[in-house]
Amino acid sequence: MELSKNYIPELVEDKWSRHWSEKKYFESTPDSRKPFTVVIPPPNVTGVLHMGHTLNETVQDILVRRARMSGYNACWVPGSDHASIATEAKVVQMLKEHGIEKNQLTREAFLKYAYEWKEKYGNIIYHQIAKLGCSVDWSRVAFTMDEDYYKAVIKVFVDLYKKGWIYRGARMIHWDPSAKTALSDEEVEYKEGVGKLYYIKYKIADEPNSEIIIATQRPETIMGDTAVCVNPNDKRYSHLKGKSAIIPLINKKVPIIFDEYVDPAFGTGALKVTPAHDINDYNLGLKHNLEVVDTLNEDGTLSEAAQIFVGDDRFVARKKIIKKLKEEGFIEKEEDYQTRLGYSQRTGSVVEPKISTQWFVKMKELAGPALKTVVTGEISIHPAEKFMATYKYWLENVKDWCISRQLWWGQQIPAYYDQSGNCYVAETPEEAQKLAEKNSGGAVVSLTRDHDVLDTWFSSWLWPMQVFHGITNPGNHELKYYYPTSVLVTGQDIIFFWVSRMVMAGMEYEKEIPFKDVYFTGMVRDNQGRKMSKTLGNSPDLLNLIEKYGADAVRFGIMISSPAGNDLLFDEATLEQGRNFNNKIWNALKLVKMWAQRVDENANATNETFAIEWFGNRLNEIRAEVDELLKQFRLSEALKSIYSLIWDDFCSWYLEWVKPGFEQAIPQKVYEQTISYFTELMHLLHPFMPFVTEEIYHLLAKRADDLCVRQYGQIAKADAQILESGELLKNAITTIRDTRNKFNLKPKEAIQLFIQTERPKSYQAITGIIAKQVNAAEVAFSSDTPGNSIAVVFGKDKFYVSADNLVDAGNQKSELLKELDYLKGFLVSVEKKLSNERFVQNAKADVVELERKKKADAEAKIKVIEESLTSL
RNA sequence: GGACUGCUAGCUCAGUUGGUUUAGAGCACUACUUUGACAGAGUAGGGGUCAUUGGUUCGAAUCCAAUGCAGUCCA
Repeated sequence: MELSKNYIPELVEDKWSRHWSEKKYFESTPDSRKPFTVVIPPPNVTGVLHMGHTLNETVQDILVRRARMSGYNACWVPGSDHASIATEAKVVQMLKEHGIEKNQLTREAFLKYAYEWKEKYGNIIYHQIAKLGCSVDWSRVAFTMDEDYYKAVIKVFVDLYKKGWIYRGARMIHWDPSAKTALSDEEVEYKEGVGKLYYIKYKIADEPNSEIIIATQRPETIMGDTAVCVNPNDKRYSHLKGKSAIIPLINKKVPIIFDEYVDPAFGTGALKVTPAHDINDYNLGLKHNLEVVDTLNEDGTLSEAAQIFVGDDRFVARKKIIKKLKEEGFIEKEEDYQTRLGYSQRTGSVVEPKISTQWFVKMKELAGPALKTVVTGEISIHPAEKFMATYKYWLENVKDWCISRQLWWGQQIPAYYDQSGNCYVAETPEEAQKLAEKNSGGAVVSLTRDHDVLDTWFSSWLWPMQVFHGITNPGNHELKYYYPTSVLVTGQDIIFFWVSRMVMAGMEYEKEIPFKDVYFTGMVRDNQGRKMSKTLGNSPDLLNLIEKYGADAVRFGIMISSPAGNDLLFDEATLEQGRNFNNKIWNALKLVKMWAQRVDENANATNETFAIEWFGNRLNEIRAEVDELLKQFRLSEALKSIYSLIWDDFCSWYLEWVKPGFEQAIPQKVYEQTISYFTELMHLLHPFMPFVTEEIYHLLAKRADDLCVRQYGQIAKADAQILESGELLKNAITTIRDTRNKFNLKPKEAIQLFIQTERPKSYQAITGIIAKQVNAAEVAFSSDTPGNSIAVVFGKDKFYVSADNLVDAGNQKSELLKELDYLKGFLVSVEKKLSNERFVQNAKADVVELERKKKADAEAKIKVIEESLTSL
């Protein structure tokens, strides 16, 4: 069979995807093996996968594939998240583009559009996951709005309500005026910005010539003022006791109150109190029994209560009010002010504090057990030092969770109200009806269901349980087998939203942690360190990248530059490196396959014996290293080790050492051993680059099985002696090649090599390979100094290189002097240490011994160089 | 404002409880090499006062303190 010049991923990837799928390798059912369970962090159905997802999915696939090849029953559950606010916003936008307004539709009609949207984008996401080579169990795909999942969410709501952990009440919440819904504290992002502080004059009632000046950033809220407050210790204002101030423009009289809450140093020391639009003012209002005037509509425009500029957007109204205040002489001055504004995480709008009746979850009870799991180490966070503190801080200071959203896309809150406003919470309308009738003494009651839906995170916090139907079918055998899951891989940005809440839900409903390890990946940024975003246009399209470089190369590129927990600077150059790596492996395959026709059963291995022995040990050494690194979730380093093992040790050294001469035979044993090593390399690399490895596995030999399910064997201990000889061999070759380079010896010019050494045994097994690798016609041991040769110092040994056309342009001497210089400097530093009495006394014996050895070695080398110099 | 993390070669990072030849890797760079695996390559090479300053110690990239810079989270 003819192999193409370069590796072509598109001829390979779909073929193996199909084959794996036909064989159902990734479908899991409980059996006697130990489970290795991973649930995918469900991507939002709002769009397509970005590079952050790519990193996450790749990490999960590496762990899952590795586990599957290590005797575990691996189960990776895929799925997606309905993403309430974000998706509803997208669907509303899409409808608008088609000339349809949401409020023209019934709830049912709107949900039909939303489910269509979900079908479309959910499928794009699933297609991307498949293209990336993720070994997920498609028979288990789950969605947070699936019928059964919906039931689970409702069930949990009712249960927590019955336990008294869910309550309904009017509270100050964050309001998103563009999505027209409440948000939880976590959904608000604060950003710094420069605002203006306006100093506004309020007249004092009944004292025409007197006024008080307040400073505010939000002049458009003055109509909601219900008091002016000053500090009781502030002498500037003590004469205003019992007086009232008059709000400009609307001429409303409000009391002047006194409270130590006010900071006399800020602004003018006088504060306008707007209980409806500021959390601190709200608390102040409660204390002083103030009226609450809500001057904003739910869409952020001014309400009737504002009296003026009714219907104008808050930002438009602000401009108009400032203009009017100025015209009428109410503004004393304005100044720039460094401030922070809250933005909705999903829509980007500036959020408004607003008093609103919403549903909340009491968090204190749930947080306790969740905190304990991490403190006691039951759950391990990686990298721990970075995220433990964040996790703990949040749980220790957790506030109640606002879970109701004024939206349609989501699980509708199972609360029903009768005409008198009584509330009945039940899993079905029928049950609610029964409750209501019981309450009314049997009279017929007509109920309306709460219009609102639940926060998306109130559904996804059940994910690790409910993908196995653990809530709707408690204690079922799949849940028992797969739960707790093995590892959760996710972004650090959702540690509060999702990770900690899953722990709470798991501890509440299973009395068990949802996962043993949490691995946080960093954020993917562009190569200039900027966040990826649509507006910057620096977020590449995953499918394009796969088309251009192949899925394996994409996986390689993103993993090789991904230190655990650190942000990753994405650069297409690393994908190129991945593609080149594919190609390197491919070409190694071509080389080995070329030998197939030249196998000779009768030939004996000579030089190759050492090569085979060495590479076997090197392979074991790296296998053990990779094992250790993966245990610590150091995936990037593990990949680097394998990369170097294949490119450097296997291709650059081993294959060159066993390569037969032009048109010469290769001993059968050498050929077979090489195929076997190549197979093991593909085995080791497979979790990282599944397609190319599976392809080559099958091209190397006729197989009855597939690589993706081949099991790893025991790792034999590597022989340190042989590894050391391998290093000696590599160094000897490099040293002599370097010499050839420096003396301009052409590769085709053969040399004679003489080795002067006190340990000829160390060289015995490797002289044949040295000769081959440095094009030496002869390698001999000699205690004499051969004429017309270059002396090269190699440790305590000396190499003499001689050749026919040797021209020494003074190189040799300067090379030796350079070397001598270094060694003398080194010797001085060692001697300094050893002549320090306190060092000799205090340091550990083996450390001192080592220094002595360094000294002896350096002295011996210096002697060798000096001898060479005198003989020049 | 509070807290956390980081600062090592041009770039991205390793460097384990302080001592393994006066600091390592990958990429990038430089020179040489173009008809049998691979130029998407090979061979070799150059490149760092370990952010700064003090301290502890026989010994500090490593421990401590202060400063500077960058980033993240929280108010």
